[in-house]
Amino acid sequence: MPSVTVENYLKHILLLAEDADGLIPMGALSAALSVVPGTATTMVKALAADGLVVHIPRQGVRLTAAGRRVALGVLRRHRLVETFLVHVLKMDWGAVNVEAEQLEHAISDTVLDRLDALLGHPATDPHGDPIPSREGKIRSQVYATLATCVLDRPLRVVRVTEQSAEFLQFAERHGLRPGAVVTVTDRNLAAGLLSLRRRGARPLALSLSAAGRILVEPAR
Amino acid sequence: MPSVTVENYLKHILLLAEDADGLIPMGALSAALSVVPGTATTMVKALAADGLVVHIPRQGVRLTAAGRRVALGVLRRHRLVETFLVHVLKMDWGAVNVEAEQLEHAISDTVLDRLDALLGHPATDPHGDPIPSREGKIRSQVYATLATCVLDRPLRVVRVTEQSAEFLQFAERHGLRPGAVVTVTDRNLAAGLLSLRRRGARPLALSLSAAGRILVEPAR
DNA sequence: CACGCTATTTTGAATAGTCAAAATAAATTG
DNA sequence: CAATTTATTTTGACTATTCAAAATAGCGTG
Repeated sequence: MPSVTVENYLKHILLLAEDADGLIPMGALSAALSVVPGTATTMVKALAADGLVVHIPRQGVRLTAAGRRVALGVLRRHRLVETFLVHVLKMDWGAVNVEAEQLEHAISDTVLDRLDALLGHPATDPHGDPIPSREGKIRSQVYATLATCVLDRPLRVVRVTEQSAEFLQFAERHGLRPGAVVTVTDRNLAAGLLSLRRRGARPLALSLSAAGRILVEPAR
Repeated sequence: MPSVTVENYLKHILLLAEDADGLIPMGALSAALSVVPGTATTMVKALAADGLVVHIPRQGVRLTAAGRRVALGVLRRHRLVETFLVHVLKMDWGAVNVEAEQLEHAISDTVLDRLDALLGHPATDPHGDPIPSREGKIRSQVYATLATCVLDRPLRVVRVTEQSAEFLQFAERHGLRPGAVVTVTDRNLAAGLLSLRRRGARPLALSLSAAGRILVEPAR
């Protein structure tokens, strides 16, 4: 069985590969894991020796098929636990990441299957992040973000790719959760700002970097 | 925060102190934790340095107030998780110990409080083991067991103090779970056997050692 | 193309937890 | 009560993971 540490390394490599694909540089990985770069190098070499990643020195890491399988398992546990915490225990959107971070390493396949059934086999977690299937398949559709979408068209939020509690609370407060319908009325690249409106709410300004974390699709 | 290892040492010291109180010998502790005796000695000395236990060399350990507080917290998490697994996820009586063993170290106070509320603040887990309160109080009533109780009187099972899956499945199959009413019709000390009957079930023979793990009170 | 900046790797050392096996203390027993 | 058995402790060594700091490789710029 992979240790908690190994699971975390693999999970973060998978997550980092989601946006910037190709090789993950050690700096990015060590930052994601809050360890010094040297530690990441050491660990990655061990993972490579176990056939879980490929390490190209001075360039970066990527998962092997075996490593990806493990990482998807961790991600599935993480996201199902989050869904449980929000939908069954009625916990706060923003608080559940931290909790799931612990529980994802402690939950067995048996318990996970029961949980999955209890939740009705959800396809995404409360942030809209896709939940890998038991077989390790994950929906990886490319969506527009509020930072890249067309203006003046109604859009449905499908996913909020951000895990910080502050941001999620902010999003929650302004109704920016999966399912919400919004329209971007204006985008100012120079200022790094955009304006959006939502039925029954006052217009809202958002930074481009924040907007880039909110994935949308055309609403109808 | 105490490590998983520390939590396990403290929990097992608490559990061992429940039956045989006084000092827990290192042999008993190391066996409970599946480590060699030398390891237990080393670890116990570290726990003593942290003020969590008192270690009297060549005699044994016991918890300090601080250690007991930690141990009761772990036990509370363990038993609430078990209750959740049985009552919400409908898992098997016998399977839940193993699962809870992992989850007890990964669940935060926040999640635990929600879980506790969801379950209706239960006083005992599915085996009848008392759940420590948030403040660290635990009901410690002394009950008779099937091995020590009066004959030919109706008795209500209140607790099954055994964690092995095999035993619990056996008990389950014969209806020996908390709440069940049984009568001991005969006890043969020499043979180490007793006979009991239960309404609507055929008479059952039980070893004295097994019977000693089933706590009862007079029914009505 | 040499210089310096930045990212990465190496090296040496620390911590937590473990085991195997030798040393010691306590208890039992003839 | 000396001898043996049994439980416990000590010692030395190993694994996994981490950090600090020194060494190195690649890069871009003048």
